[in-house]
Amino acid sequence: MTVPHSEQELLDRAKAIAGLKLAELAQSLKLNVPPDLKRDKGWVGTLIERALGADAGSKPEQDFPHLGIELKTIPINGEGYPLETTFVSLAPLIRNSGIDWRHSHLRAKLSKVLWIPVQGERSIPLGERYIGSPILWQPDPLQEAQLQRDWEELMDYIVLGKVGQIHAGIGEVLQLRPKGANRRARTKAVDERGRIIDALPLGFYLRKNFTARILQNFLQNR
DNA sequence: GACTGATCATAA
DNA sequence: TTATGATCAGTC
Repeated sequence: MTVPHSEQELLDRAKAIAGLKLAELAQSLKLNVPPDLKRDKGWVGTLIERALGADAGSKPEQDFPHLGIELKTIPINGEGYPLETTFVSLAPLIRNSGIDWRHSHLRAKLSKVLWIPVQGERSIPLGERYIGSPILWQPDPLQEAQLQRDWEELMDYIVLGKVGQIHAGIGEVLQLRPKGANRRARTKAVDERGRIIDALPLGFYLRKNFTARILQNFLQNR
């Protein structure tokens, strides 16, 4: 699949795959459906990326940089409520003094997101899960303010060397949680005296209450 | 049953 | 190791 040249083309493609089962889309792309997601946690996301023409690979950018759009699949239950939080980006634990909200990686990634809801209940076989209608979203002023508040609070912990005090309970719509291979994963951080230390890599995640509102607002406005 | 810490695969 | 894509699963 080639890259979409406009926002409309991307949206059209996303609408075209809405209503398909994952197995149907996978077959059209000649991809095998794994038995479940236990060892293929990113499979749905990668499948949708390919279907929409995002160039695969791991670049620290949006999925469609020329369109300024980030692609996110989100697993939902029968009521359309998110089953999982949404990973956004790794948290910068060092060399972070001076970055403010407006220049943050997180804000850039969330400036425009194409959400693809996908049935995610484990009782439904992976291939039988349906792809939902796409939602092209930009944070409204309230949402942006909430994100900024949480981001600033969480970044304060990091900048002040309080990485060890961080836990998932901090933040109203955002949270910091481990993001690594396992608990032994290590990256550099700073302690309260400014010394470099080894620490668990952390990532920013959107809480379900936040993404649920995005999905709900879409339903109301359609 | 929800939540938080832990985990899985792959590329560069 | 960092970055991409995320979901798993034990504990409360």
